[in-house]
Amino acid sequence: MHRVEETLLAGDATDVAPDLLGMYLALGDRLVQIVEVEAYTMDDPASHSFRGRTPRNSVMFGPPGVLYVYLVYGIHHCVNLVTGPEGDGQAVLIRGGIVAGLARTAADGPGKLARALGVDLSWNGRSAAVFRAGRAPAMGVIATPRIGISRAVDWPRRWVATGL
DNA sequence: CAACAGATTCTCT
DNA sequence: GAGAATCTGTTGT
Repeated sequence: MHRVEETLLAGDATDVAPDLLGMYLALGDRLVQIVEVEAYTMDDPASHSFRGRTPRNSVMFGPPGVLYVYLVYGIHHCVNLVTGPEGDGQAVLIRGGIVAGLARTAADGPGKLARALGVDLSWNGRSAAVFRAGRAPAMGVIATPRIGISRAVDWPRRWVATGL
């Protein structure tokens, strides 16, 4: 298992997102294998960066490899990984994963994943550590329709890993 | 300053 | 399948 270079995260979110599947994210003392992701870019009406830079989404316009954490519905936190060239407003939402030592259902949604990892708003802007282990032979990748949003729902920007 | 929609999840039905 | 919990950024008065 070795750390992923930051240059790898500087690619477009739509390219980086599926590549992140099967990789590991080290947050604090927890390790999570990424199973479900979704890419968000400035041209996406469902993206926080769509209407330009605001105090909340400013991290999305910073350098790649940084965490963008926000609160949705006043209750749940969502964890994103900033990607793309600095200033491009791109990020990959980590929608689901497998947390070492926890049940597989503990992080099977964006909000649940943040909770399982103990991530809250104070993590916004911190740089993330992404690791890659040997490729899982049985892993497959499928693209699926987006859910939980109301705009541009059909855009093929959500990916799920199978066989993990 | 007030109103409102929202990258969700859980609890019923 | 529908509704509540709960708060922030954005937009309109």
